[in-house]
Amino acid sequence: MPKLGMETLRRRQLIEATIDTIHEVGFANASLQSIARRAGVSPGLVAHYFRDKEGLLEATLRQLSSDLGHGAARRLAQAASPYERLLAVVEANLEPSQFDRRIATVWLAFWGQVLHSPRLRRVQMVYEKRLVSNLRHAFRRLVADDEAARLAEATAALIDGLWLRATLSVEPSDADEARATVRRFLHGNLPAAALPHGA
Amino acid sequence: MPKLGMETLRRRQLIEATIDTIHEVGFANASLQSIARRAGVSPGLVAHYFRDKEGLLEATLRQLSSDLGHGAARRLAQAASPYERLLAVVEANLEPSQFDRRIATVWLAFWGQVLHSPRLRRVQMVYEKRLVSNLRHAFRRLVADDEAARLAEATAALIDGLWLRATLSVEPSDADEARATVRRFLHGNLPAAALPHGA
Amino acid sequence: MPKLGMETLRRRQLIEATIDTIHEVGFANASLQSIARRAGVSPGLVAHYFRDKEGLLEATLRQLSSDLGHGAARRLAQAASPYERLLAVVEANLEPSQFDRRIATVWLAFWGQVLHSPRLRRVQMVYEKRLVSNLRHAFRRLVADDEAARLAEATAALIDGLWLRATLSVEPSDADEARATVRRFLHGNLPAAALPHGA
Amino acid sequence: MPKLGMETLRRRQLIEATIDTIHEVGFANASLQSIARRAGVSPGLVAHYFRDKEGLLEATLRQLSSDLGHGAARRLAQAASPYERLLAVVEANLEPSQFDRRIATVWLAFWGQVLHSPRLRRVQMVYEKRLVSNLRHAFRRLVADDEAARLAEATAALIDGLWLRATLSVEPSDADEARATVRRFLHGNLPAAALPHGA
DNA sequence: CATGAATGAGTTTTCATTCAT
DNA sequence: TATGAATGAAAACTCATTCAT
Repeated sequence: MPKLGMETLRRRQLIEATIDTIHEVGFANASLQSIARRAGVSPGLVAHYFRDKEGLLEATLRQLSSDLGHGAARRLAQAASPYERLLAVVEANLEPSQFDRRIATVWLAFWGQVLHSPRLRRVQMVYEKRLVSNLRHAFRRLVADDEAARLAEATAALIDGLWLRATLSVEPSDADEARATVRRFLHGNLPAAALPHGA
Repeated sequence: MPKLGMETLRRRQLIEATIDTIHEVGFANASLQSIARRAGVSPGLVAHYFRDKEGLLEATLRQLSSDLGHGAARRLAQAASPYERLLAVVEANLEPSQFDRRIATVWLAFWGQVLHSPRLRRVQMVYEKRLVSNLRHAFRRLVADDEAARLAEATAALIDGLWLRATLSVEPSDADEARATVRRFLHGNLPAAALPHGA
Repeated sequence: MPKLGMETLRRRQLIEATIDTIHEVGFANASLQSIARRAGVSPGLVAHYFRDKEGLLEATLRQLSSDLGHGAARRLAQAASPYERLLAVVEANLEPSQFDRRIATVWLAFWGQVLHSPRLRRVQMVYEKRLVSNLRHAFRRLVADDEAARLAEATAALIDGLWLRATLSVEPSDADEARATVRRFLHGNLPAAALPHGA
Repeated sequence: MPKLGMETLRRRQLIEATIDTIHEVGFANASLQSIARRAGVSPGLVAHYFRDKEGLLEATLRQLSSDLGHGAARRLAQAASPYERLLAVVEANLEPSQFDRRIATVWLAFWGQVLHSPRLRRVQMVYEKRLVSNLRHAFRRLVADDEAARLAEATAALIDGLWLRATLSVEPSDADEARATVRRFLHGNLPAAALPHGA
């Protein structure tokens, strides 16, 4: 009998190697050989676990997306008020790890590819929809439905835009500042009663 | 009207073909042969005008960036007040042509590559800096310097985020709505005196 | 009925899977992995029973050849006259099962390989020699030796040619017609005394 | 301006190299690299002229088929009677060059592949139909239509079978003997009036 | 100025085989 | 016996680049 539990281990190894490789050389230059070399396995093994390169890329994007989703879910579970739910979403999407260049550059690389790969597209849409839907649900408890929809879209755009500009910038990113910007936006657009006391 | 030299004509042809090709097959699949075929010239010609593939890509990104810059400059020249200058920047960056998929998908593809190509990087930074600096200049006439800096960053992020989400979305983009969102943001963050009468 | 040992069972499984696979995807695309998958075993098992791929292919061709040989032997055992012996050979080689595409396409695929694999070659030669030698023996009882040799070669060629053209044709094969053609040939080339009464 | 007339030359070179390579190592082992090496060009050039490997193989089979077809056409043009037309077809298909191992083994290799490649199939069918249709036309001038059809099929099978057995055999092939066998078959199945005087 | 032939490295993918379990 | 993980070589194919014409 062959070694057990290899599958999970190998899949992780390869996904991590994919992230590292894309981070270092970019999407277009991330060859299977370079990824396999970094993972310390032979290139043929990719086929064994992911069928082909696109399978590996899809799994990698899925990993990034689910890491982000879990962060948000964890924070949402602890939120006691609609406002805290909003903050939970903001903080999950703008937490320091999301500004970590290793992760951020890979997200960005995928965004450039997503429009041309149906499989990646599907994964990306989950992220996109989830962000705005989380926000909209929270807003609905605080303002009228149409206003909630507008605010959700605007907040999502602000979050993504802050993240994007920070990632594209040469200067080191400041997650705190980004979150403060979104908080200011929320405070300017929510009724006072919705805000925490003393805010 | 001056007759265009062969050089200018060919360069345009190839840049347009590059945009079309990246739009259709994505950055990773845009080969010089496919670009040349679409431009109706031989692949060898690219070397003549752009030295190599990266030269053509750089020129293409430069084209996109300068088209956008000219739109902003034109609008800024007609702006009569700081508020109108803000609107000018917003409108230039969110005008319908920027939501046109042919252009938008190519911008996005470049963003994914920019971090891994110094030459593309340099071009991209011009766009990034220009947007926030245009905004900051206008804000400075209306609010204190540190608030102007904050607002400029937030507005730039909102603009980029709205554009990004619209481009990544499957639903048709609505430039008007995006601009209205930014206007609402401005109205909520500027002193009443800065806004046009009756707004 | 003797219980089949595991070995015999597995070997049969794998040979049948080889036939099915070559039939469906052709010789060049019949990989060990696809064969093993179809047989429901792991690819490593092939080495156990056949040492390597060529061993499996050789065993498969041997199987095809011996099936055909047994059919001929059975019919020959029941033949009461030289003419009936001729018919037995003809009928064995042109019986409907030999026109069955599953078998026929695999025979054909092997013929294309036989010249380049000594091991396959050896198996193939058994078939080739057996056919003509069976025919020659029967003819010798009916005509002079040199005529018997000529007739045996011609009959063998006619049999193989009819089978080949039927297999390569798109139209459904008709075993009866093929056999009638050979019978007509025999009747035209044998002395009347050799033929059954009333033929 | 690039060199002219390269296309025809290169295509020939590559087709000849394909024939030689298949002849020597078999269909399954004829890699593009080995073919290109033999042709003295780089492997990438195959794509330039034939798009992909199947394109080269198809062109090669087409070449074999058309060489054979031209031989038949030339002989048919000189045939003065239906009987001579029959002989023309027989001789074209069984002329010594068709028994040349370099050509014969390649034909055989293709036959093994033809059932699994639609493109090769189409080319092969031209050969198959042409042979029997040439024969049938000639037979129709000599015997009744249904008998002509039967004889054409049988003669075609005899031709292919003789060629096949000679090609598969280890012994050196004798084209003359093969043709004599077919002639005997014709003589045995045609009315005396159809045969040349003194035959 | 422009072609397109040609290269050769590089990419993904496939595969027979080996081997620890 | 049997598995399936893993390898490493080889396959087809793609592509940026060069160059003679």
